[in-house]
Amino acid sequence: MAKTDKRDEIVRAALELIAEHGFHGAPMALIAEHAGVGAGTIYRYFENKDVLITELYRELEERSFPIIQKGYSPDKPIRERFLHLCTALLRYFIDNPLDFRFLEQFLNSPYGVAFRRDKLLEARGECDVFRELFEDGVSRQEMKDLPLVILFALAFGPILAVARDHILGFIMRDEVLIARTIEACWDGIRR
Amino acid sequence: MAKTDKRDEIVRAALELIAEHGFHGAPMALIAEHAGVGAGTIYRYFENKDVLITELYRELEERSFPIIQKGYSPDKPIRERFLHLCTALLRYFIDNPLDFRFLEQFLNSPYGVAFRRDKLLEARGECDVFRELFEDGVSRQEMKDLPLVILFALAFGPILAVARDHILGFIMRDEVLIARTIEACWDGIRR
Amino acid sequence: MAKTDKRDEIVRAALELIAEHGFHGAPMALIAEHAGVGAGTIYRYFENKDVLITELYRELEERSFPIIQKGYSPDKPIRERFLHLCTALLRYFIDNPLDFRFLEQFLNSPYGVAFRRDKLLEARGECDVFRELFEDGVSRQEMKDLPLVILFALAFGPILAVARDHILGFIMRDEVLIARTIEACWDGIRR
Amino acid sequence: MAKTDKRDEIVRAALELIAEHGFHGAPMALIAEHAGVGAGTIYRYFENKDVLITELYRELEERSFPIIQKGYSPDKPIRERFLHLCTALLRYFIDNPLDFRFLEQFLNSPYGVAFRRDKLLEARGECDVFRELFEDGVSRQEMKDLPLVILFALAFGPILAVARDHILGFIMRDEVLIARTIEACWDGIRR
DNA sequence: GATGAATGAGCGTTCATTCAT
DNA sequence: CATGAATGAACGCTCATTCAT
Repeated sequence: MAKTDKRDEIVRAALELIAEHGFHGAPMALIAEHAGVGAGTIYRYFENKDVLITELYRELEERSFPIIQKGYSPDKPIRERFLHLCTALLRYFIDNPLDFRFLEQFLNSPYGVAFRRDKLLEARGECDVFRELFEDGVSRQEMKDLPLVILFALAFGPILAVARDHILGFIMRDEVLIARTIEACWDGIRR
Repeated sequence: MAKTDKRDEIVRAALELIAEHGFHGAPMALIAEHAGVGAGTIYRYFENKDVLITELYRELEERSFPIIQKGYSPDKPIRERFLHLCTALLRYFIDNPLDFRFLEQFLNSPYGVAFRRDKLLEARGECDVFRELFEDGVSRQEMKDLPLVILFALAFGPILAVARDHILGFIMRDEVLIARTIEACWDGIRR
Repeated sequence: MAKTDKRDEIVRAALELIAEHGFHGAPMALIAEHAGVGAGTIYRYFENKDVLITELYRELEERSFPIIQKGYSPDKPIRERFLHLCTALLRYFIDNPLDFRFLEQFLNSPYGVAFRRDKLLEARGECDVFRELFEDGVSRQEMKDLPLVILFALAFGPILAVARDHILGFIMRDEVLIARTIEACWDGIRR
Repeated sequence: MAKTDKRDEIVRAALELIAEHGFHGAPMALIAEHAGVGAGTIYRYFENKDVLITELYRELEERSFPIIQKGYSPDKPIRERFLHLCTALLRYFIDNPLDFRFLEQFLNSPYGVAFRRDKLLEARGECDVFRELFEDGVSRQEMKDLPLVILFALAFGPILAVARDHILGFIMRDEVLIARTIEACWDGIRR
């Protein structure tokens, strides 16, 4: 097993366990076991549990951004850009429920708050493209003239909620429904 | 101290500690201390910690329903009813951050999932009035013809997100902003 | 078992294990076992291992001072006072090897250094009576005019060494030998 | 790097870390790092940590003996020989605090006891010259007629104590004080 | 021979729960 | 009824030692 393999196995096991059972339900010993490594091995790759979790989040971001932004062009009309990005986001969540559940756990934990604060203030990471889109939308008067955080809430709130409902089995994956949901989000945001 | 007082103190202390420090930051011994009772006493009123937390949620629901539904009449137009309920809900969250933060913790934990499942299937609790409203809205063709869960997501998703942003200090309380936010939610839902 | 009994058992077990096997050889679980209590119980009485050890030292001091100073009078001649105190000290160490070995471990650890520093500077605790004696001795020109730390070294150095030799079985307890040893210490210190 | 160099680097690093941070503060991995070798390499030269430490002690002895005995002649008068050796010993400790601190750690640990036992019984190592001196002193009736261990205690007890006080910063290096201290030791031992 | 990644037993500590008082 | 001292399983983490490369 190559060096990278072990690290990846640890990250994968952590994602799985945290997504399924929460931070509580993912003790280091269990993560190690699921990763097929010794308990101490995790600490060769991650200073402590917090670092492992934060790093896991970072990798998730890195992995998901390209997928979500694939085929996106900032030159198209606002509406089209919005539908493109949000549909991709929702699809990603539905198709990667582990990623989504971890993300939720993370963002609803002390870890996550600092991240969200940074993102809003420093405008970096994934939000960049969304922020740009929303700022464009507002300045071109195609979106409501509301603070960015509110627009984010109007767009992402429903998406996250729907993704959660999928994972819980309340809805089945359905491309038409996804499209209609995102269009409804657009209705909430557009002027 | 009357029997009921002790129980109430325990529930109050649990709410406070869980809201502020999460489930981790609220050991039974600390809850007991904050409640001014012995550690063992909690177990006279609640079988175990899970039951305490679940019960706490139930009481929160009970306490908040009347507040949210105050002045609500099912005879008014759909739009008005929607704005009324959702505004009340958002206001309640903003004005009772402890309740909201506990709720978030709860719904984002294994505890919460079973509850949400029950609610959707059995149609009881707070959702009744919302469910009625949304079913009315759909059947009168004033709301989009989407599954109930999607409509819920379009309404509550942004509200929860905005409430969170308030608590994190990203937005200040502002009646006009609240009103505009809820109207935006309506735009997302209405036909 | 009364509340105090448990605490005492823990202290006793800690003393025994640390004296015999050093700080390393006295894990909390083993101390608990030897004390006949659960592992967690220790933490009801002592915040952590450091506190347990420091407290153990404090109790040792408290217990030994009266024994060592029994029959001591600051009104007698310097020489007699010196012989009295030092003989009592050496006897105490020989008769309480556990106490002595713990003391050695303690004073040769990070814990101990702070204590010794305090004692030298603040002049409190057992050293008070020794310090007084030595200061008297110097000012009355019956002891050599050397810094206090040096006089302490000349008196306690051999005593500790002899006590250690007893415990290691290099010498057998022998009142005459004890007396002659302490007199030799006096020869080193007296003018 | 020659084979011997590696070994020496390991021993040096171990001395440094143990002297400064105790046995606890000197994990094998850190010793390896400070020595500039791989962690496993240590085990090519020393069977395990205990052996490394014991060996380190042995080398320390070997290194210090010639320094302490430099200029020493068994033909000079007892008193002069005593002052010579003991002054050299104290100076060595003061000037080589790392060596002294390791020595203390060592002698106050399970490792040390066996060594001291061996020394007294087998009469080898550094003690030879001291033992010879003391046996001479006793037989020539210039020293008190006390068991060897007691005479050792009277001589080395204060020296070790004073060395410790230097390292802890309680006394500053001072040739006159050193001389007077050693003379006081002599007073304790001489007839 | 030299390495350093991997190991897992063992550490100090926490906390939900019990039960004698 | 109420208590809070007692428990011990489980946690996150360290480190002496091994062994494939």
